[in-house]
Amino acid sequence: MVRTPGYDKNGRKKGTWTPEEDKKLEAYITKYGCWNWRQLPKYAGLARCGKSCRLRWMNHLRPNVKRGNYTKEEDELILNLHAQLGNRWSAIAIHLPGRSDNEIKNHWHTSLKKRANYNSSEGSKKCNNKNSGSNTKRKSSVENRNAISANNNSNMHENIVLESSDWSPKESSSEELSSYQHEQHKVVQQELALEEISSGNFWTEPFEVDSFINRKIDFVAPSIDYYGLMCPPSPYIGHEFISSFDYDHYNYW
DNA sequence: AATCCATGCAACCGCGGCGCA
DNA sequence: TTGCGCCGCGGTTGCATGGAT
Repeated sequence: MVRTPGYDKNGRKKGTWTPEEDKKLEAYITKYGCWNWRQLPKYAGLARCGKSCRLRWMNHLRPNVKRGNYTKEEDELILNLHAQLGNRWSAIAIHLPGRSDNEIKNHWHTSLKKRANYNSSEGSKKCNNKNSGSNTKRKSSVENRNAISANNNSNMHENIVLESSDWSPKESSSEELSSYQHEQHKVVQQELALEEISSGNFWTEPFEVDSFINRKIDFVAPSIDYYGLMCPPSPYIGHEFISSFDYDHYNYW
C-alpha cells in the first residue's frame, strides 16, 4: 500500500507522503490556496512535483474527503453512472461528494467491476466468444492479473467476461443515450456554476480552491510569513481572505 | 511457521485539452 | 497559427496486507 520513498532525476521526492509533508501541504493550501500547482511545492517547502501535491490534496487532504467503506447507495450510483458515462471517473466523482475520481476508479476495479461483469455476463453468456479479440483495447494490469489467475485455476472460469463493451455510451440504447446526454447537461451546468464563481463575483464568494488553479497571477517577490510558509507570488491572496475560509462551502468536492 | 497468492489502495506516468503570448 | 506551459484525467504500477495452502 505504500511506495518506497525515493528521488527522481530532478531530485524531487517520490513515493509515500509523510505526515510532515501532509501538514506542510495542508497548511499551505489552507492558507494560500493552490494558485499554481507547479510552483506550489517550492513555496510550501516541499521537495515534490506539483502533480504529486495536487494528487495528494485531491485524494486525501482536501476538506470533506470521505474515507472508508462505500454504502450500497454509492455502489449503485457508481454502477449506474459508469453504465452511462463509461470510464469518466471525474464526471462520476462529481455525483459522489467526498469521493475522489481516483478512489472511485480503484473501487470500481477492486469490487464493482466484478459485479458489473457478473450482471452483464448473466445476459450475454451466449455471445462471450464474440468479445475475445474484438476489443482491441489493451487489457489493464488488473485484468491481466485476473486473467492469469483465472488461467491458473485450471481454466475453470473460462466464461469470465473481462471487460464488457456494453458499458460504452456509444453502444447504449436510445433511452440510455438520452440519460447520458442529461448527465452531460448536468456536468456542463456544474462547470458553468464553477465558472461563475471563478469569474465576476469570485472575490465576494467563499473560498473555492478550484478557482485558483488556472488563475494567472502577476509575479511579486515571495516572502516568508509568520508561520514559516513562503507567501505565494500574488498580491491578491491576503491573510484576512484565507482566514474567512469556510469548509462548509466545499459542496462541489 | 513459512510461503504463496489475491486483493486493495496510494501514487506515478503519459497524454490530451486549454489558455496565453 | 503555432508553440509553450500547465492542469486534469485515465491507465498503470508498486507495495502492504490478509487469507489460503
